Parts: sequence; C-alpha cells; structure tokens
Amino acid sequence: MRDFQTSTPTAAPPLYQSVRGEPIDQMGVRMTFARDEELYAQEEDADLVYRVVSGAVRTTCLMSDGRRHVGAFYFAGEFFGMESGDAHRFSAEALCDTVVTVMKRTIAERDVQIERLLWTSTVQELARTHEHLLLLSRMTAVEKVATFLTDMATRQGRPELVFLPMGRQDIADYLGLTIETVSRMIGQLQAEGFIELQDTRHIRVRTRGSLLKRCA
Amino acid sequence: MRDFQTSTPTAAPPLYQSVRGEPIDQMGVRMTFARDEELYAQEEDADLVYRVVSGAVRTTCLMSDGRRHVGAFYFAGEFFGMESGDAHRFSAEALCDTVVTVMKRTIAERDVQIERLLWTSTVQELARTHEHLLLLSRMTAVEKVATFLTDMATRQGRPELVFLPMGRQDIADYLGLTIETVSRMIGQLQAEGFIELQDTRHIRVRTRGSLLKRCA
DNA sequence: CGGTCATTTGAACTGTATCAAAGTCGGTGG
DNA sequence: CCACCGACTTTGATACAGTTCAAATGACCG
Repeated sequence: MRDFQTSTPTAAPPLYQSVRGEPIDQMGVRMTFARDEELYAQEEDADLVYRVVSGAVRTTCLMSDGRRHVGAFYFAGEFFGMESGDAHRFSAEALCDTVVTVMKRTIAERDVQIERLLWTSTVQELARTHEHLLLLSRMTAVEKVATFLTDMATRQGRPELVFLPMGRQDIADYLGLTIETVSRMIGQLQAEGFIELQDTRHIRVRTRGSLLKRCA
Repeated sequence: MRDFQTSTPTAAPPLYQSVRGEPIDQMGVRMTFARDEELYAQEEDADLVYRVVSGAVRTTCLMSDGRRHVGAFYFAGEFFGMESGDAHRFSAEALCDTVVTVMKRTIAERDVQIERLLWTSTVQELARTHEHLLLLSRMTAVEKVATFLTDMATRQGRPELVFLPMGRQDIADYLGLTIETVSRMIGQLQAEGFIELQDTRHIRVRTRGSLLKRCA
C-alpha cells in the first residue's frame, strides 16, 4: 500500500482559486484515515463534502439481506459525498491510509467558485455513474473486468501499469460479480495476453488498444 | 396511450417562482413531440435542459454492438438533459405524445432560483441513478421487476394502479433483462397474487406491502 | 376479418454463482 | 532468516438463473 501515490499531477485537476484567495485544494479541514476506517456512514447526515488529497476511498451500500454494493472509488483530487439529499445513501471508507479535506456544504455554497466546482463534480459523478450503469446492465463478466482495469489505468494517469488499492471483493461488489468470477476473468485476460500480473495488485497492460476492444 | 396523464397535481412538484416573476413551469420554449420522436440524440451538444410538462420520456444509450440500455424514464414535472458535460451520453425519446419546456442551460444558470432547482434535480437524479445501480448489480429478476413496478406506482402518485407508458422492451433494457424474462416475472408476480393485469399496460397492485418485500 | 406488431409461453442452452479445496502472500515470532 | 499463521486469491466441479431460439397467442388497426 505504501507505494500508492495518486497525487500525481496527471490525476489531479488544476488548482482553483476561491474568492477568498485560498487554493481550493487546501480549503476545509484536513483529516487522515487509516485503512478500512469509515469516513461517514450510510444514513448519516450529509452536510459535508469531501475531497481526496492522497490515498483512495470507496463508497459502499449494504442491503438489508447482507448483499453488498460498491458505488464508486475515488482518487486524489476527486470530490465525493454530495451523492444524496440530506442523508448519505452510501458509507465511505478509506482503501488505504488516506488524507481528505472536509468542508461544510453550506459554506461551499456560499462561495461561487466552489459551488461551480461542486456542480461540475456532481455532473461528472453523474456521468461516471451512468457509465457504471451501462457496465452493470449490458456487459459480460470479461467486459466488466476489462473496462474496470482500463478505467483505473486512465484515472491513475499511467495507462500501462495499474495499481489496485482495493481487494478482489471490492472489485466484485463494484462490478456486480462474485470474487471468483473476477479472479477467473483476470486469469482469462492474462491467458489471452492482454494483461500481465506482477502481483495480485499490480497489473501491466500489454496492449491497451486490444483491451479496450474487450470493453464493448 | 391516450389516457396517460401524468400532469396530475400529485406527480408534479409545487410551482416555483423565478426572480423574473414567471412560474418556472412555464419558462423556456414549449415543444411537443409525438410517440417515439427524438428530443435529442446521443453525442449531440448538451446546452439545453428539459422539463416534462405532460407525457413521458425515456433516455437510451446504444452500444457499438447494438446492445441497448435505457437510462431512465421521466414524467411530468421532472427535469432531464443535464446528465453530461458538453455532449449528451444518452438520447431522449418521447414514450407517448409529450409536451416539454426547453431552456438554454446558460440562461438557467443566470437565474439563481432556477439554478438551485437544477441543482436539486441533478442531485435527485444522481440519487435515483444510484438506486438503479443497486438494482442492476444486486437484484434478481423478480426483485428488479417488483421494484420497477412499485417505483412507477409511486411516481405516478397512485400506488394501486400502475400505467406503463413504455413497452416490455424498454422495461427490459432498463432493468438489464430480456423481454422474455420481464414477461415471465410479471407472470410470476401475478401467479403469486401480488399484482393483477388489467391489460398489458395497466397493472393493479394487490398488496403493496408484500410487493415491496420482493424489492429486497 | 386479415395483417402486423407486441407479448407470452415453451424447451434447451450457457454464463455466472455456488460450494469446496488448494495455493499464495505478507506479516509475526521463534 | 526461516517456519508458521491467517487472510486473500485462485482453481475446480456442479447447479441454477436468466438467456436464447422458436412458436403460439393476443391486441390493434385498416
């Protein structure tokens, strides 16, 4: 986990200057969370917005019968937490040691610059969620895994070497598959020569073009 | 199709007054679309926001290999079209004869009242999309159909009698199932006594409580 | 009525889940 | 430094939900 630095310039959006003169990256309260620590819980009041400074976060949703769903993963520079009206529909946990900045939503809304940024992030989030929807409803298991890997690679800004800060169970719950199927599909992609596993969490993408083709 | 009036007071949110004194319901250009007519296309510039006045709209996404995905259905009073950054990721079509109001997004953003409303709608949309995500990733076929029916019933404000302005294929593509499975699950719910079909598009919900239990 | 399109029903197939077991890795203590 | 432990991951065999293909039924409309 130690080598995971998503705070690379490629991954983070440019700095924005708020009207108060503070760079938005440094606004709000800075908080640190350990691996698997909870940032907020399902059903909790959603009056704060978050931004990843370094590390990674997952949002999860537990159904009454114990089925688990992972809503999204967030990396350095990305906003999250505005997914709901008043109460969080998801809980958020750190995937590894993670630093975030937290801001009261009402304060954010008082600053035109920040509000714009929040709006953009929310629309972006919506777009990503729609992609996710498409993935879940209309893709086969291999396609899901291939899409996931290329998405991770892209967001980490390094298209050839992907690092996965999350375990197989998280991936499975994100893709709507079982852990076994995820494992098998990664195996299959490797057998077909699209990827190469350095270890379970570091994957080298051999032929990005071809892998993309498996994404439908 | 003739009897479908979603412009009932129960379905539509209260009127809002914009700073310019116009009720927001009547703002923008009024347009009428016939059944299956396209409001906007995938990849088209997304500089307009829409609101259903009467009728119903579906958004669809076509994958390269022909697989089809229905993103959402919209009824009277609901906003749509702000799902993306610059270009629409979905196309929008009228499910039946439909009236909408169209507004330039830039104009909407100049009016604080409208902008707030748009924000609320977008966040609501995001929440609904997350529900949809959960449905697609972690529900069985029966659960999907049961959830769909209760959702439709709720949004139409009549929990006992659901009217479906869309065909089975649309439902299937919305739920990530095939048309045959949708049909079978509706049949099953009927056999189990949860619902009763008046005709293919009018469904009476017998025991809402029990039907909800099938929604996980 | 007859034709077209949408929906339902039936039978066989398949992708993914489930259940079970064997590896693999990273950390810990001797 | 090595041996062991526990958690995570991979692999294998079987089961089943949902798909696919095919045909029948039903609804709508001239």
